[in-house]
Formats: sequence, structure tokens, C-alpha cells
Amino acid sequence: MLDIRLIREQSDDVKSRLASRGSDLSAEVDAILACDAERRRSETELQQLQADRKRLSKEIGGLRAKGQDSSAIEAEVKSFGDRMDALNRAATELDEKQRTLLLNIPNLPSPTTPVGADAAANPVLREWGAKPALVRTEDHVAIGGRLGLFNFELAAKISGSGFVVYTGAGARLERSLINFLVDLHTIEHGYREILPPFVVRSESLVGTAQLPKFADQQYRCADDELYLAPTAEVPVTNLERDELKALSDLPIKYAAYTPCFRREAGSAGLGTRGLIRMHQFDKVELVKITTPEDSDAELETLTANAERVLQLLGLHYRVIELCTGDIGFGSQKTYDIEVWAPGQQAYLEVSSCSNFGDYQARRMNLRHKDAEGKNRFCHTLNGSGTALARLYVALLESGLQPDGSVLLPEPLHRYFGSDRIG
RNA sequence: GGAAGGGUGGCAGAGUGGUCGAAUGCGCACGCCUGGAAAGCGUGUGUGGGGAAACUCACCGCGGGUUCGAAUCCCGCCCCUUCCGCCA
Repeated sequence: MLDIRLIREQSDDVKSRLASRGSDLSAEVDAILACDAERRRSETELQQLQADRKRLSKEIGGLRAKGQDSSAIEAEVKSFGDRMDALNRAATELDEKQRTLLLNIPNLPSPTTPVGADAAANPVLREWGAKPALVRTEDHVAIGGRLGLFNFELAAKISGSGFVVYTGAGARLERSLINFLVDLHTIEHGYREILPPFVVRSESLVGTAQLPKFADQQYRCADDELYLAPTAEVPVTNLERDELKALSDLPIKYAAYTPCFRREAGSAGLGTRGLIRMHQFDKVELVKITTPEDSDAELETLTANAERVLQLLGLHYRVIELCTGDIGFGSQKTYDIEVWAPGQQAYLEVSSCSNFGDYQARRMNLRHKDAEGKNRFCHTLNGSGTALARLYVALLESGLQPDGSVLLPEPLHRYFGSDRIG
């Protein structure tokens, strides 16, 4: 949520920065400004009447205490009633309207975010490693089918399309990866491990900005008004909702494994590319709560922590920065990490590391005391460390041996219990 | 599913119709004390809206009602806790 004061005082700047995302939101901003002006007018008049009423009511109290007649003043106060009711109703309504409008405005891109229309304009910041020279190249779906690692047909039988069931060594590999990733981030990178509920209230989704705008992407349990979390970002960041942190509490660093549930409504090609896009996938997420001063630097280390995963696994990857036209709704700056998948001849996004500034913190009322004892909104960040399914794809396709088996990177051996599959 | 209790400031917790934005304690900040610290003592310390400011208004889970006046009384809703039932 943007600061209404910023919108009020620098509306042109806000409009142009929003426009850099690719769609003109001037009309929405103007609607907010109009609503804000009207709201304040109602509130000011209401407050004037409230002040009068308060003063007169005290006089009544005084008169009654002395046993004197107060009926004239009582009548006067009573005459405020209708006007105050109307103003109160208007103010409440306008307040709600304004909040709704604000919740639907995306975050302002950081001044450092490259300007561009779409993904084609995302600059590549760096590459690590090199594409492996393979004797044999095979798609992960073929590898997994041949080695019995997972099965889409079985998953469809029990859950429909867009799901997978991992089987045998395939299931063990997924479980090994979860442990490897959580251990890495908690033991080596100092994040605190969280295992949250996978089901969340709507307020939590509002807090991290999946709602109200992206309701159609969420799995919803209608009878209970609960949602399946689309990412651990939601339950984990919301752990700190409505909190007032001391400076010494920050930064907070959480790492959490969860499955992620996404309807992927309108996504082309769901279910046609194996493990790459599914309704449910596993992910280890990194979340940071920090100060405005530190958040830029924390994004760099967060990204480095995610990159470390691929470095340890010896997988070739590149880091790109999302441009203004491609950046997520709540983010002000985002780095994507893309791993090379030889069987796809493509880079796959395995991590998206974002600095949300105070955008989410405003929505969830997450504040901290600064050095002067003043309350300020925190900055929130998160990034995948990393998504499992695509990492799994890259591992199978990169580790493929001439004999059809898959050689695993050394750090996984002790988790998986073997150096290869098949 | 049934029953009961409860939602007040950073936290704990008083407060059943008017000077209550709210006792007290803890925490925190500053000061005194100390070689330094602890303890002790003193002072201060909620959030948000409007306003250039003085100041003013709102906020005791949320919404409505009663009343000249509501943290306090009434109604509805949300949430939490405990017990019973069912169940991993």
C-alpha cells in the first residue's frame, strides 16, 4: 500500500512511476485523491461537531451536578445528531473506499529498477558457471519416466491435471532437496527455520498483496474462508503482522519449506511441460524484515544466499533484474535467478528475490522503533531459496550420464544416500 | 458439533454511564546515584486523522443501538482461549 501522503503531495511523480510499469493508473490515482479530499472534508466537519458536543455535554454534567436545569443545552446537542450521523457514515464509507482503492495500486518501482516494457527488457546482471557439455540430452519428463521418479497420470487420477506424484527414488530426491536447502539457509546463512500452516486467512493474503487483486489465482476453501498459501511468503511474513519491533530485533531472517498452491488461471501451457509449472510445488522461501536503511543491502545478500544453492549444486545459472514492466505487483525491485536446463535448452526461473520496501508492511501494520524512538514501517523482502520442481528438472537434465543414469552433485549425496539415480 | 470465558497502550492488567486516553506493574528513554554496573530514586513514554500553528478530533476487537454523554448498558458479527464430543 502506498502512503496516501506521498500520493497527495507528489501525485505527478507517483503517476509517472506507476506508468513505468506499463499501464496508466492516472485515473485510479485521481480517484484516490478525490476520495481523500472528500473524506477529509467530512472528517473535519464531523470533528468540529464532536468537539462542540463534548464541550456541551460536560456543561450538562456540571449543571446536573449542581441540580440546575440543562434542558436547553440538551436540546441543542441533540440537534447535532442527524448531521453527525450522516457525516460519520460518509467518513467511514470514504475511508473504506480509499483503502480499497489503495490496495489495488501496485508498488512504485525503485529508482534503480531498469525501465522497460516487458521481460525482453530485463538485463542479465551476471552468469555463473557454464552450460554443461553433455554426451546425452534428454527431457526431464523422459528421464523421470524411464527411472520411475514421478508420474503425472497417477496424479491426475487423484487430483486432476497440473499435479505430480513423486515415486520411489524420485520422492526421496525431492525430500533430500528440501533438507539440503533448509539446512543450508539455517545452518550456514543464519535464517531461523519456520514450518508454518499451509492454509491462511484472507487478511494474510491482503498483507502480502495477493488479495484483493489476485483472488482468481488462489485456492480458496469457501466454507471456511481460508486459502491454500501460494507461497511461504504469506504465512511467514504475516507472522510479524501488527507487530512493533525494536531496532535490536532487526533484521529478522526466516527460512521456511512449504508446498505452494497456485491455480494458474489463464496460464498457457499448464501441464504440458512436465514439472515446470504446476498447481502444487515445493519451495524453500527466505523472508527478511528489516529497516528502510538496510533493505537494499539485505536484498543483495538474500540473492547471494539463493545463488549459493546453485553454486553448491554446480548448476549453471544467470541472474537477471526485472524491469519496471515485468516487476511484481508489490515489489519495488526484483532479481530473478534462472537455472540452465539442458533438456529444455532454456533458463528456468528458480528464484525471485524482491524488496517490497514498506509496501507490505503498511498493509499488515508492521512497524519498528527507529533510533529516535519514532515508529516507522519496516521493509520486507523475500526470495525463493529455491523453488524445488525446476531445480529438480535442472538436476536431472544436467546430471544425465551416457548410460541414462543421473549423477547427483556431491552435497546431495549424504541427503539422498547415494551419488546417483538409476 | 456442544458449553463456558475472554478481546483495553510495546507487554501484563485495573476500570459497569460524565474530568477515563484510561490506574498500577513491567519494558523502554533520559537523569541522579556508582570507579563501572546492578539495585534504588526521579522524570518521561500509545496510535492515527485534521491543522501553518496554537490546537483539536478519533481510537479500549468490528459494526449498529440506547443516551445530552458509552471502554462501561443493549444487539449483531469477527477472533482467541478452555472444557466436552469426534478424530490423526
